[in-house]
Amino acid sequence: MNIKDLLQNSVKKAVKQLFDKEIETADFQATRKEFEGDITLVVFSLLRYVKGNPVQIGTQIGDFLVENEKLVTKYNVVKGFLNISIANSYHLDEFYTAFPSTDFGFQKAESDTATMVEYSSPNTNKPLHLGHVRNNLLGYSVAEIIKAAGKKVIKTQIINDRGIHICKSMLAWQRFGNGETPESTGLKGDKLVGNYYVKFDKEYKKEIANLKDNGIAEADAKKQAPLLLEAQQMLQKWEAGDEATVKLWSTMNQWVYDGFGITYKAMGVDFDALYYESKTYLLGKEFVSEGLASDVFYKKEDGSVWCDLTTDGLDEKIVLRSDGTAVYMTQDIGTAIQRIKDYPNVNSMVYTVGNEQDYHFKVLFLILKKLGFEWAENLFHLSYGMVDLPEGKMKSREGTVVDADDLMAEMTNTARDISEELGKLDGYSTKEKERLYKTIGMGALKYYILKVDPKKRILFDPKESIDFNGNTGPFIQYTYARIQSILRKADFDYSFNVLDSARTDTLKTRSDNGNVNSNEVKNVFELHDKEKSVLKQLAEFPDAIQLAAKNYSPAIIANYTYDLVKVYNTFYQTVPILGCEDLDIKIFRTQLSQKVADTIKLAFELLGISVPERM
RNA sequence: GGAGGCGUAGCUCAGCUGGAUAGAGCAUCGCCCUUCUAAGGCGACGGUCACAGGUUCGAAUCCUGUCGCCUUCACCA
Repeated sequence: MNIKDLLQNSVKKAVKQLFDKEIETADFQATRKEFEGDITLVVFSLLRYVKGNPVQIGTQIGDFLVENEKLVTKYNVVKGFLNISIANSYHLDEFYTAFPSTDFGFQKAESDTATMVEYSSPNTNKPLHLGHVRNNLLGYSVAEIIKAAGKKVIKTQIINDRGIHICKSMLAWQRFGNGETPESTGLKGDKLVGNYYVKFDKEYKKEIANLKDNGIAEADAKKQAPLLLEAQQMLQKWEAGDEATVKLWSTMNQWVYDGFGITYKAMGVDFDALYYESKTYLLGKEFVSEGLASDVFYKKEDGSVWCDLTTDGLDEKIVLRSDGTAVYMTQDIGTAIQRIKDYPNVNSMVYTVGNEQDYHFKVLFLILKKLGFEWAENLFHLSYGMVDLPEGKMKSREGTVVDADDLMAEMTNTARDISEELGKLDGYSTKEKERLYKTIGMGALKYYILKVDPKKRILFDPKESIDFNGNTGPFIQYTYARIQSILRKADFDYSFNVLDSARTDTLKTRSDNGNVNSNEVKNVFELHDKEKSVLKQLAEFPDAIQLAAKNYSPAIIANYTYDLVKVYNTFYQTVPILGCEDLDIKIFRTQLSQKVADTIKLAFELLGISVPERM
């Protein structure tokens, strides 16, 4: 049982007996390190129920706890804060009973209901860039966190595989491509297609310039440029199912999927279900008709269909064009409904999409509610801030993007440079080394992105490389590797509970202070301050997972792990572990180290980061 | 103009449902490898929590207003 819950009850009892008052909850917080104690009751918060001097009240409650709660050894009161010391036996007991499982803090899914987490959702006309990297890492990590918190998860994406932007790259390839393929050029498919998307824009701009030279106004030139007209025709042909167009479309899309596959693999993300816009927009149209029938939507004279959200404080929103074709909203309505049809156990959905689309999702969720879907109550837009460069926003068309593949390769290179300089990898084969460089490089990248609160904007300066020291992925990986080194060197059996009776003799001689009743709290042994801080930080892992799930925030896991590693490093630097003379303490410290390593590994799995045995 | 987000040390960020003297890392300057990996540890320096009011025993946190940056309000996605 959690220490807070335990004390919660005791404090309630105390207030009842001492002051004859019922309280709902007592406020606890971790004791600040400059005071003695493990956990602190904020007495101020009780003043609502009990009138009086907070110091006096605190003292009375403190006395009561020491007398009636076996785990409380002593207390002190500073202003309105009651600092409570908890018996070492409690910390140790928890260590041996609650922590041993290899999935400590993870909750098993108790029901079959699932959450669908959507992320990535790229357009199929250009390669993935740094913005997608943040999206993918966030979505993947949040999915893992929700799973760990005890709910089933289905990871998915919507692939934006149709529309004018796709036709642009198709047309440019047809026109200027000379039959190039990924095989013939050795280029990744998404890169090849992306090049033609850029090529289109270049040629299109040339045409506009020409038209302007011939005296046509810019706005008109943009609409009249032959390339654009041709792309629009191509879209119409595609929608009409023209065989050659559809064939080109599927060939080029396949190139892109193959390219994305490589990038996703390198990034370490995956999906359980894929949705394609080209397949769901029709269902969206169906429900627009239904919404029309049930008066959720209305039709204007020109035939376009709208949803009036002015009574909800929003604007009117178009859901179908006057020519009957679908808009973005149409397909999102269709996709959502399709997903619930396919997965009846899904009762909530998370959309990982940038914050520039906040309004879109507000409207989407509202429309789905108006259409009468119960699950529409449980939709969440995991909105994250943009990743900007020093010179501003990334623009694919203008080629000012940080390419995902390039970035990952660069991180690996940096890891290689640092590792080679340190030269600690004697005995590793080239293959093992390369694997390790990837682990470290990706660890640095992922941690760098995930440690910041999702809703905050990230400014990324390509010239200033991502750090490998301090609050970083490699710092935490390094601690893991050091612990593994200790465990490899530990040539004694550390698999048993040092508190077991077989060893009580040794332990008795080192029993804790006289406040503890040895009949009730046996097997007490003195804990070093640093050991205790590590134990306390370990015990908070389950709460961190729940909090991270509640807030959809991998940053909470990242920061938890950083704090854990910091207290462990202090411990590591302060006390000997393998060099410890007392066998019991040596065993305990080894076990404690192992548990820290296990927890780092679990926490990093939630972030999609792997840990190395050496580095 | 309407709506939303952000603003904490020179830089990058923590700060959970309001709680004690606002914390880390980087950078700068000192220490610590004949103990288990120095990608580490210890210390120093560094703050008007954008600003002004309000609520409260108590505000970086909640409310209101002002300023600054960003996003959005398309028959684009």
